[in-house]
Formats: sequence, C-alpha cells, structure tokens
Amino acid sequence: MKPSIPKGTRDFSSSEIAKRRYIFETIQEVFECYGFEPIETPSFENSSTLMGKYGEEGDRLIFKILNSGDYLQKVSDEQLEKRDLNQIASKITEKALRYDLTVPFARYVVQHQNELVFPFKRYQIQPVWRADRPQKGRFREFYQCDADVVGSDSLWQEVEFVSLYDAVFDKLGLDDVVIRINNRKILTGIAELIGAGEKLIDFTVALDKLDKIGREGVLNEMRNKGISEEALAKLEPVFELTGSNLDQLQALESLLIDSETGLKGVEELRFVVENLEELKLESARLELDITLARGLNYYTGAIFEVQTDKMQLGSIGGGGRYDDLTGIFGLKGMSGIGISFGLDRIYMVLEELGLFDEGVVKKPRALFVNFGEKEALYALKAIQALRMRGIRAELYPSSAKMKKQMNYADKREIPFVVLAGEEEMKSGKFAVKNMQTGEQQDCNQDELALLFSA
RNA sequence: GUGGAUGUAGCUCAGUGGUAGAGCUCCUGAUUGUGGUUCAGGCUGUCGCGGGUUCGAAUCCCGUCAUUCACCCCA
Repeated sequence: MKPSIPKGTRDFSSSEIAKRRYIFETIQEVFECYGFEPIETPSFENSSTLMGKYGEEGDRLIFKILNSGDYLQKVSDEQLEKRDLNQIASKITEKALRYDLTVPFARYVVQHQNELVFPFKRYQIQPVWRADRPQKGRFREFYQCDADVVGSDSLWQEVEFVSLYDAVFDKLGLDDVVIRINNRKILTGIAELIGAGEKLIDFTVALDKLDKIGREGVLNEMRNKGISEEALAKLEPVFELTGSNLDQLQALESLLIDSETGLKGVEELRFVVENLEELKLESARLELDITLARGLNYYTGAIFEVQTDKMQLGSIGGGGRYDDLTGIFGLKGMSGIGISFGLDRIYMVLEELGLFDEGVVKKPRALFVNFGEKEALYALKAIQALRMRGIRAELYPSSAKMKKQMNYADKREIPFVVLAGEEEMKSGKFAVKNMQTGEQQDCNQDELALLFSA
C-alpha cells in the first residue's frame, strides 16, 4: 500500500513549521498589541450550530462527522428509500468540523455572554476544514487567524482594523498589499437605485467579478440572473468612478442621493477613509472598491479584502462588519466586526518573494562526535552544561565512523562539530570544527559556550 | 457540481508499436580522528488499474481510479 494523505491536506516539515510559526507569532503579537485576547473553540461543533450559516454552497462544503454506533438508528426505512440526503445527513451526522472561526465565535459569545466584558475583543488562530475541491492556494484543511470585536458599532473599529492589517503586513515585510474596502450599504443602495433590491445577492456576486470577467461579463451574468436591461443601463455611472477614494465617495454621494441606505454607506466609508488619511498607514494602500462584495451574506457594513499584486492568488485576508451575527443564536443587537488572515496563502507569498529570514529555522548549534563510551560521557557532560545555558547541542548516538558522523552534521546544517577523544579528555579541552570554514580550534568548556552562543 | 492536463524507480522526468531508461537521492569503497568536491561500484519498477486492437502495447482505443490546474465558491 502506498502511503498517502487526503487531498487538500499537507504534511509540514520542520523548516515549514518554523516559517509558519514566525507568521503566527507576528500576527499574534500585533493582535495582542491592539488589545485582543485569545480564545479557542473545539475542532468540531454540533451540526446545528454550523448548518445554514454559510448559505447552500457552504452547507455542501461542511465536513460532517458520522455518528458513532448504530448511526442509522434514527433513520426510517422510508427515508432511506426516498434518498432524501439532507434529511438523512442531519440524522446521522450530529457533529461537523469547524468551517470558519466566525460562527463558532458567535456561538461562544452568546453562550458565555454573562462572563464577557463588552465590547469583547478576541482573536483566534486555529485550523478550519472545507470539503472543497483543492487547487492552488486552496486547501481542505487550513488555518485562519481572526480578530473580532463584538458589542461596539463605533466606526473607529473599522479604522483600527485597517490599521491592524497594515501593521501585520508591514511587519512581515510585505509592503505592497492593497486593502480594498467597501460598504455593504453602498451595494444595497446601488441595487435599490437600479430597482434590483430583491436580487441583492445575485447583483453583488456578479459585480464582485468585474476584475475577472470584465464589464460585459458582469452585465451578462446580471442579465442571466434576471436583472432588467433598464436597471443595467442605470448601472453605467458605477463603472465610471475614478479618482481618489474621496473623489469616488463624492461621486457616489450624488449618485445615491435618493437612497438613504446608500448615503449612510458613503458617510461611513468617508469617516474611515478620512481618519486613516490622518493616521497614515505604514506600507499598505487603502483602496475604495465598490465592486468588492464578498460572499458571506452576514456582512452589513464595511467589507475588507486584502490582496498582493506580487502573486496570482486569491485574497490573503478579508473581513467586515456584521450587525447581527449573534442574532441567530438568540442574542440581538450585538454589532460585530472582524478580519481574518489567510495564513497558508501568506506563507506562499512570503516564500515566493523570499521574505523569510534564514534565522527562523532552529538548528542545533553543535554536534559532538561519538568516539566510544568514555568519550560519549565526557561529551554529554559538556553538552549538559551548554544546554543549561540554552544552547542547542547534541551527541551523535553511536560511535559510527567519523565520515558518517560528519556527514550527518553536514546534512542537518549544524554549524559546529566538536571532537573530544583521549587527547582532549586528558587536557580537558575540545576540538571544535567550524563546518562552514573548515577551521578547527581547541576550546575549554567556557569557550565552547561563548563560541556557540555567538 | 463543470471543464482541461497528467499518471513510468524514493524524487524530477525521457521514452509515440519491437529487450525498461537518465539525472538526482540512497548505500559501499578509495579515506580506521575529519563532511561538502571527485572517482569506482551497488540497490530500487504491477510503466496507476481493468479491458480492447495487434505477432508484439509504457506507447494506439475504451473504461476506471488518482493527482493537478481552472470554473463555481472561497482564505
């Protein structure tokens, strides 16, 4: 049998782990710097918590966990015969793998509402699972790094989150990211304006594809979804927006003059854009993009998406404002806003651009050659002394041929090899070889520590 | 769910109807206290699987499975 892992999953090598940890730690540090505190939720939730929260497509992509024991117990023969898959699935799979971090977070907030201090700011870095068909930059198991605030409808949160995005990517050395921003209310306003209010979802999904399929493509898709020619004609000025973010908002304002919701959206965006101009971003660029829609239907205000031009890849982050996320779990009137970082994609970008520091991979500093029992003990004493000082060192486990031991050190990229045989033991010294330069020198115990900690 | 591409040694791949190959890796030796370089030697195969055409199939045809890219959707 050939060993394999399920598609869309990956093994991680130690050097990959080191690089991933570096990203995790960077994000975590910034999250905490901005006042967020960590929580974790289980890998799997009750199916009822997740089902129906991500739309029809989402339900299909949720990994469902088969009940233990006689899982057909609750299914009648009649149901089996009818092959009503949805009905049967809900009876035989009462648990499901986490699909994202936002819905479990909403559940958490409602369940623990009496213990929490609002506005509640939490971050969460955990894997999520989607029964998707994998492709480049798309996995069935991947990590999300989310930060959300619930219980505050202040627009300063929007400002803070854009600033947080900027801080993380600046710290990671990704200095060309574009943070696209839009507001769901503007989309609603435009849909109302052209008389396609009931088709808001179809309308936004189509509009979102502008950069991919072009203007005609978008118009065609809207036609297919049953939006009238008359409405499409009214859409023309929306494609013609140009100039700075504030210029575009200006134009939108006059365009949406008859839509109360639309104007509210413009006003909100203007607050965010104006204040960020004052605060200044380190390296990211904030770009108003009214075609930005994002799939999740629960966004009600600001929408964010982060992209990099350096690589052909989906977004590396996204988020937005949702006025009533906890409502589905029975807690009304809690406004939330949050953002997410796509760790796996950020990894791909940093790797592609060579932005990882050499130093992130932690190799042992020294390998002690094993010449035999007495020598090994002598070496281990020195090794323990080094370890006490936090220096990574190890002994080759068997007294194999020199060549083999040296080879091992070479392959593991261990920078120093220590040789201590009879000669050295007599004088209490160690012969240290620098594997890069090939130079060799005699050291005592203290000099070893000094050399290796440098 | 839809469409395209690819499956040959541990890895990367060549081989378009006539004996199953190369490079890398790995192991051994040259070199019993000195790695990388070099040289010599060695190990590794259900050519994804099933069927068909043919005197003969890794090669052509059909099916199937797997992988992968793209669409849908998404991080």
